[in-house]
Amino acid sequence: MDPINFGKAYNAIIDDISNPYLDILNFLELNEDGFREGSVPLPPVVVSPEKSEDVAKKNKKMKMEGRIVFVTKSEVEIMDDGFKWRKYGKKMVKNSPNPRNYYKCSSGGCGVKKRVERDNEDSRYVITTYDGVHNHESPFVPYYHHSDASTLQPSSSSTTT
DNA sequence: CGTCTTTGACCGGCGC
DNA sequence: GCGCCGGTCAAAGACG
Repeated sequence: MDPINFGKAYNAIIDDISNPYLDILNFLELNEDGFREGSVPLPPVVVSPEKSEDVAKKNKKMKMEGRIVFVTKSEVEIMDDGFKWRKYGKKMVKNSPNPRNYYKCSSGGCGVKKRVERDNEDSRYVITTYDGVHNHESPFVPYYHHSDASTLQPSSSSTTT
């Protein structure tokens, strides 16, 4: 099966992620026509770097520097978002018949984590949670949000495995 | 041979 | 203190 390529839309959202005052939830919905971008008012999901310290003091479990939740309507949960992830765990959660997968960014020094699971009630949806902000660009950089990208090529075909 | 998955073990927090 | 629960580790294997 073909991995989904978030591509440009994802990078656009990454731009938003770097905004510490982001208060909306971005999502992509995959339908017959392709991806549809959207946003809804955000529940307490994204924590700014400053706020995260406060939160961390109150709740050590939430020491993330930013948390983004994607809800994607998709058959497969393997999504190529331009970063390289190494799976480090899988768990069955009590409330859901679906397993939860844990990934870590495989770039050294970048401890961004990612959690992927299916909606426990509507398994057509994949919930992807990103914890943290990358301290580096995408290793593949298939799309660019900087203007000097003209010299680069979207990596012939797909190096994205 | 290096890299990444798989999988059970392990661990810390929390409620009882 | 004990057991549940969610998150992580790490050894072994798969895979290129």
